[in-house]
Amino acid sequence: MHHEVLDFASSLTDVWRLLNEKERELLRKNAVVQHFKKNQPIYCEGDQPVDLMCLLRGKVKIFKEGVGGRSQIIRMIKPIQYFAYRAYFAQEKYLTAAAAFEPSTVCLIPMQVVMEILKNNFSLCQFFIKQLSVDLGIADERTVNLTQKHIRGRLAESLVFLIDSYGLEEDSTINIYLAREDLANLSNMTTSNAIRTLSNFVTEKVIALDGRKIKIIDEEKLRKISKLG
Amino acid sequence: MHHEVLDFASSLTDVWRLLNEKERELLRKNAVVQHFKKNQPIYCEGDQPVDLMCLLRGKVKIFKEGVGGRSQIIRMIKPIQYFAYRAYFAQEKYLTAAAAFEPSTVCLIPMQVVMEILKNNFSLCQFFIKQLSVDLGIADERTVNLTQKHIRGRLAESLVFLIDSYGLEEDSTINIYLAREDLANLSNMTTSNAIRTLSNFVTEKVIALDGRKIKIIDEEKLRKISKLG
DNA sequence: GTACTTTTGTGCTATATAACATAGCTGTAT
DNA sequence: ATACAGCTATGTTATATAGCACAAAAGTAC
Repeated sequence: MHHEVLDFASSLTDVWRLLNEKERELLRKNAVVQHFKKNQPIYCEGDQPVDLMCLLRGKVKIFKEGVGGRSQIIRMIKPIQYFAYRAYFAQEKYLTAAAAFEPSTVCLIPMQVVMEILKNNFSLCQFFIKQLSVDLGIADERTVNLTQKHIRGRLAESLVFLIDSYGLEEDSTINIYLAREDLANLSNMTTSNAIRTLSNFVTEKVIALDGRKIKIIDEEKLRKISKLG
Repeated sequence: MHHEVLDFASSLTDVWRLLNEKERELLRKNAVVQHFKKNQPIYCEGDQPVDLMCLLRGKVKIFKEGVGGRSQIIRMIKPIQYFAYRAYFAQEKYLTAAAAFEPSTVCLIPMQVVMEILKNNFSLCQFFIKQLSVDLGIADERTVNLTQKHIRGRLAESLVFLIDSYGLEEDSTINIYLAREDLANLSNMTTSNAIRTLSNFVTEKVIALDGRKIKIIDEEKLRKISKLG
């Protein structure tokens, strides 16, 4: 079972292509696959980072508890995406927490093993440098967007982000079902305001709602609202 | 002159220690030193990144223009700190802009040359991986702080940040003189509110003001205000 | 099926912060 | 010295958003 999943991953992820057979074998030997139930924590703020993680199946949120118990979703992970490595590289404890949004499968690889491979594999170094650089750019953008845009802009932006990350089904519903509260935590607003603003979008025929299903009616308008704040 | 400055840098920066003599020579041959006047732009949002920059003297702000013309200071650079490399590594254009806060000297090294060295120097790879990881952590913290803390907490946090970055003189004044507007842009608030909150801090005997000189009277209390939001 | 908890929805109120207006202050150039 | 530009300071008003209360709906357990 363990190896099946990893072989599945290997056909998809770019990382696998950067390794030689010996390195791959080292990973296979040390990788562990773990399943997480819906809402189960994967790691917590303050934990010592040990493993590089790769999400094989499901959806994961990276979040931070703020001052007033309010939590802020920092980023979301989709399958065949690596995460949880920042803290180890920075030689810090985790500053964020991670939890499964839906039943998820994660592959864990000891960071020590990763470091061992990194030493002699510039391509893999490059992979992490690029990944970190992209994420830092996203974080910078996000800082400005979350602080300067108004509620409508922030919610629209979150919806656009979800579309871009998880895609739309044939009937134009976003391929992830979030509680209103999570949507609020993603957009830096209260749950009430997320609900209110969503129903405004329904009135304006930008989206349609059916429980947690969000159907995109006018994507262009949504992107416009997101952009103009 | 050019070489003097670089040698000065070499005695201080950790990067230099990671290089062998050949690599150092390569840098020396390709590095250019450039001076910037107060408030002069160093690079702009949308520019194509070309050089790795190292601040040798002065102070630099990295900022982003938000939706309403309001600008947000993302981070500040102090001497012997490297910057401007994120966009190149991410293969993007600059998402931020940089400007000299005070007369500054910057050393520019073509990223192409840096990449050439990186290929065979794992220590330098590690340096960038760590730097990016630390910065990403700071950005994540910042996102939550700027969105969830109240004005007093945000301003106190900025002051603490300035103390930690630039230090205090013997008489406890912060070693950087910012316009109220810059302090506001650092703390995500309007200039009026930065002024108001500053004078509240004076009333509460947390700081004392003399023009742009900020004297720290009660650092503990300041850190407490910053922490509690 | 009934009870119970959680989530969603809506109206009202409170409040933090932006926006605006205006005046005093500081430094600089002539 | 005078004029001018930019920064600092402060009071007032407007407004976006949080907070709270409560009801309806949906999901869950027994």
